[in-house]
Amino acid sequence: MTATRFDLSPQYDPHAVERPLYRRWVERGVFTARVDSPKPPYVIVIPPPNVTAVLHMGQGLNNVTQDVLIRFERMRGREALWLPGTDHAGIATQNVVERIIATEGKSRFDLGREAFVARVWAFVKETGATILEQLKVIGASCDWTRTRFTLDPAYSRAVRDVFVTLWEEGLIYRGHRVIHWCPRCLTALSDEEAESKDIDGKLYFIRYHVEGGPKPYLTVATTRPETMLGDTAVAVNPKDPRHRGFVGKVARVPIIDLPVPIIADEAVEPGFGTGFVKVTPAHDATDFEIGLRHKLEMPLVMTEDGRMEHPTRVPKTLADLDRFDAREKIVDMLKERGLLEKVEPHRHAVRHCYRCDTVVEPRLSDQWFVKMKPLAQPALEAYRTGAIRLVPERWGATYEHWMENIRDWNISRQLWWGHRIPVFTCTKCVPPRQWADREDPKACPECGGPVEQDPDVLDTWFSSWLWPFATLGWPDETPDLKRFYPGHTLVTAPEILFFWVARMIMAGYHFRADRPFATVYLHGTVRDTQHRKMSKSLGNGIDPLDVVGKFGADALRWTTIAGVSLGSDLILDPNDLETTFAPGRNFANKLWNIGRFILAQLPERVQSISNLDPSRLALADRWILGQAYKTIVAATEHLEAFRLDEAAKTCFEFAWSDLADWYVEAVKPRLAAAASPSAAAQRAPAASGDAAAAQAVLVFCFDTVLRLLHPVVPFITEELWQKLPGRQPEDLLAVAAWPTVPAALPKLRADFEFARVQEAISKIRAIRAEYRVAPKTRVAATIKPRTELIRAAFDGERDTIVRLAQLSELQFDGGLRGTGAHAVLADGSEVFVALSDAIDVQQECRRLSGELTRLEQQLAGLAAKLTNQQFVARAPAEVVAKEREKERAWRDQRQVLADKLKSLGCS
RNA sequence: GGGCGAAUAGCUCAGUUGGUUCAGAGCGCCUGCCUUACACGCAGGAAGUCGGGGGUUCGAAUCCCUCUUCGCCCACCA
Repeated sequence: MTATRFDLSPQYDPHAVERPLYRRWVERGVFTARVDSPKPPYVIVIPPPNVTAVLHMGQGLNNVTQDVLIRFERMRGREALWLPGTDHAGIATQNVVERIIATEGKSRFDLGREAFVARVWAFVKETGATILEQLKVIGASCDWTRTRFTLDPAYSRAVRDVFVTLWEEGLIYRGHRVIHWCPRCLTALSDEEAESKDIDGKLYFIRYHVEGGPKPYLTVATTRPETMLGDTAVAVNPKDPRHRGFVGKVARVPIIDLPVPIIADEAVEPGFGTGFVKVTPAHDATDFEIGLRHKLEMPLVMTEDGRMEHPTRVPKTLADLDRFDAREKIVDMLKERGLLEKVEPHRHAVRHCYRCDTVVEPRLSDQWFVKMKPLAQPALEAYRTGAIRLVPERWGATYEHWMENIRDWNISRQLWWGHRIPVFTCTKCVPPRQWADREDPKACPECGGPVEQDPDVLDTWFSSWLWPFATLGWPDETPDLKRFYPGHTLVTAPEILFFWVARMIMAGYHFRADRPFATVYLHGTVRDTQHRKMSKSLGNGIDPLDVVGKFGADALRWTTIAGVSLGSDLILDPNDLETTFAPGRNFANKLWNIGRFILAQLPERVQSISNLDPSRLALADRWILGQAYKTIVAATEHLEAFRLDEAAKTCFEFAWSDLADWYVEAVKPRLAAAASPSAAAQRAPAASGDAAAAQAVLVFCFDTVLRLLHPVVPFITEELWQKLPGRQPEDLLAVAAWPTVPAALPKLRADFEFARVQEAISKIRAIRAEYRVAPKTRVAATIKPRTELIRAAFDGERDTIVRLAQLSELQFDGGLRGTGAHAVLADGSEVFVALSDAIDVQQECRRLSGELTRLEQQLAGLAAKLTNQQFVARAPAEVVAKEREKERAWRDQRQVLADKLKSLGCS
């Protein structure tokens, strides 16, 4: 009696199941980590997306990866916490809102600071949760009860505490130096925020008149003629023999005819350009250093937004011109005066603002800095001792290099959106008293005078670097903090290794005296087929939600996991979503239909395989169980090693190639026989394997593979798993146990025999193609096993073979005549194929003995190596040990082969 | 200028410590099938001297050297 207990459509419809399932997971609280749970914790903190962000494929890859790991560990019995949230993203968010008010014809200065910040808050409150909602669509199993925002009051308190603590430790200082300045965002940037890009520029060779020198003029080479107006010296290398006579003389800056000294400084590279360098201390970091050494004047000749301006140095014709317009104009003026010697094309690195891509202007200013060396030391140590591991390892070198050469961090931003710097100045005290404070002071504690707060805000990364503990309630010793710090895995892109990851590690050790996580998994970048990074500006992006709409969330997840190996880039074709995402959709559909078939075959009650008498297992049963166990082991190992693609593919193969293509087809005759006993009675009785056993095995295998696949494709697996027999309404796959292999694994020993069955069937199927046999032709064939082993295998599988042969459009009648297959062709002629080849013992003997021979050769080679004194003496001990281990393994293998040959009766 | 990575079938990529199962997968292509789970499917098939060259080894897609091409990161030659 086959009760069709579920009426399922032939095609899986992701849209019908995804949202309701997600709601159930959330309602049942399966994503919520419990503080009082006895389970060992497993913690991932999300790389918080910008509040204004909308989901793109890069975040899709990032978050699906995290979700796979967190779901895996949750099923393995860990108290899994995936902590979500968003970043206020200072410049980025301020830019977005500024653009919006620009459409109203206003600037932030029109609104004023308070009103502008209120406006940003309103914007954030309105649209800020967009990306988090989108994460739910792709199935992210975040603990939404713990969602955080880097500008939450509690979080802000942590940021402020950190600032004041560093201040108290003397690690924060006011620096007067040349920093990266974005003339569009009107703020300072850190070194990391000013990205180098190679630009095809020009090198201008400009003559400066010299008074009383060996020659009447000298020539400097510069890529930025406009900075000439800020020159306060010309420098040469003291060791440069060509220009010795010039040092101490005076050069005249063209156009403004300003006298500047010619000085000697080691920083000048004699090999570059002419050996003469114009020195502009206020607009170049190197020149600033030279300026310090030679006590030069340091005039700024540009406004904050990059226009030329200086009371004496900028002539009227150039005043107020944008720096690039000024460059052209100055070049023209030099040409007119015959002072432009030549212009050469010159490719060089130019810093750009990482938020708006504007060319950064080096600018002398006062900023707050953090001394990084003391913080970097433990973070470097942690990596070297293995307390923190990078995956893939190759990033370790980059990390070490950055840490070793770390530079102080400019943390002040001339923005309004962000954490206001808690530095206060008394305007009454003399000298002015300045201090950092955890609370807003109402008056100067010294003199009771009025107090002013620093107008700037902190770098957005100055709050994100606290993410792993500030989200858990730090600086208070909350239960969450005690339980969920330190965390375990951080999943992110290498781009923010320095911005974020390295700094989190430093903060973790400095403020918690412990690592924030043990493993940093660095995944690749999402690119198009031309290997260009997907981006809005290039228009080569793929909208993950569009993909979910077309193919389902599982399809999106499948491609991002199965399509990318550890640490490599994910190449997707935005112009062909079908090719890119259909495999996942097709696989989900395959699972759906396997489920549909199995469910239709099941009686009310299905036995558990653990209660099944092993003697009731047919060859195919034993084989598929063996495959299932292998898959459990492989998938688990791969996930543990972050080989997510391998884990996914292993399960895919088991589900599709083993379970669906072979096993399901193989048990159909048995199931059919059980369904109609009268028909079965006419058949030869099966040697072993009854329908109930097949049902038990089917359920076990399907249940197992659904569990294994759940982290990757949670929706389809949950939907099907709940339909399996014996499920209670409250059962959820999301918190079901991860499969394990029984400690006492039953001896299945079916590989060899079933491989012979598969081989025989392939042989029969091949008849069609080879002889162009018309479909449905009846083929008579006899499989003539020559050993007991194979005979036993085939006797039990006669129905199976008939059935499987049918899949190639052949009517194979179980084999009665002759020793081969024989088919009647369309024209009435007959063909005959010797099927015995497929299972020919002699052939098998030849194959096996060939293998044995090769193995013997290998063993001989290895033995030679191992007896070679030089090798043993010089190779590292572990290599030698490994070779010995290999030798042992091969000897075992040799024994296995020999046994097989013996059992086949080969000579 | 330094460092790192990649190059395998038409496309996108696997291939873990060199060794039977290694030359693979998905898509695409060719042939035939609506076989009562699935045409988002089934069966069969074609297709690669593993970027070039050299080396180590009994044995190399895998290790070493070198060249070519592409990509990334870092760097104050203006």
